[in-house]
Amino acid sequence: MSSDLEALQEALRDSGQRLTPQRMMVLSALSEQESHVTAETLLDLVRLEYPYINLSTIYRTLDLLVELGLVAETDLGGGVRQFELVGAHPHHHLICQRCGHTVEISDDTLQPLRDRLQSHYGFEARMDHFAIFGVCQACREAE
Amino acid sequence: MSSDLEALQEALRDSGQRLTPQRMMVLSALSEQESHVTAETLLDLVRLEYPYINLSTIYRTLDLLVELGLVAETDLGGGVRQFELVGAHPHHHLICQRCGHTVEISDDTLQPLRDRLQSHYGFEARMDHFAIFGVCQACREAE
DNA sequence: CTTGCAGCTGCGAAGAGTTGCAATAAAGCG
DNA sequence: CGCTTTATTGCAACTCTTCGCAGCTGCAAG
Repeated sequence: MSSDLEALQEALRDSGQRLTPQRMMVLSALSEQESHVTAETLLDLVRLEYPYINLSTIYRTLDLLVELGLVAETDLGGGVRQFELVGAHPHHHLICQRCGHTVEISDDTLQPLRDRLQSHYGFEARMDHFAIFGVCQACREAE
Repeated sequence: MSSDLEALQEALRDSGQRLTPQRMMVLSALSEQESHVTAETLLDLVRLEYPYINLSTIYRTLDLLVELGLVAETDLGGGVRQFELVGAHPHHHLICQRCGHTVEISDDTLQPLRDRLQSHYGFEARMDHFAIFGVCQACREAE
């Protein structure tokens, strides 16, 4: 886990960005999370260690990490963005608009679409963490 | 065009919603737009006719129309949501994160993915108006 | 045509995220 | 090490969107 963290820090430096204590703390907090976190949650986590950190720093750090492809950002509905390290386990979510139930699907599911966008449009799609809304089987049957 | 508008109004009533003057004005303004609009733009358009309308009414009407599947909502980047009647011409966007250029792609492109989600997960995906971020060919070649 | 009331609307205020700016500090260099 | 440059931080103000509430109104039933 700590080697993960070091790899992340190195990725930051390699891209010509500064490795500040604030960024280290954000990265560290992110790497300790099992699942998605909001910016607000990260703020609380980092403040345990360093109470002076500002929310806008969290957001700017997250934006940077998203831009570097280290972090995926998704709106899973409800108007609050969720952040997550891209890391070892790329996946996406199906979200039922009726019951709110979410299902995780593997990244492979999107590969054909990626291929098609690449071959038809020369577009390299970066779909790190998609939220696909719709209606699940159970809700359709319950009509 | 006006028959379009009437169909929309009927769709609203059929779903058990009230047809208020505010909603009629929002629908009418939407149906006159060629392309995406923001909530703020709609506010301005409707205010030409009825200066007292409130922005939150616009948002609530849009939410309702999205829920009924009459309007597609998309964040094309830049933090401002765009709204558009789903109507006759379903499409999606590829957005380059480097140059900001956007390309419209046809809805058919997503059909294989829809089919797959349906057969594998029993999930009926509602992808009305997707924004897919990535890097376009020109920007990749310019490296 | 009137009435009742669920469901709208407008308003003000709160939440979520962004931006501009002056002060600070990371990293490279002598 | 200390200096310099330039990216980053913290702050406060701002934008976009949502929410709670009190009063109003579409519409279906009498």
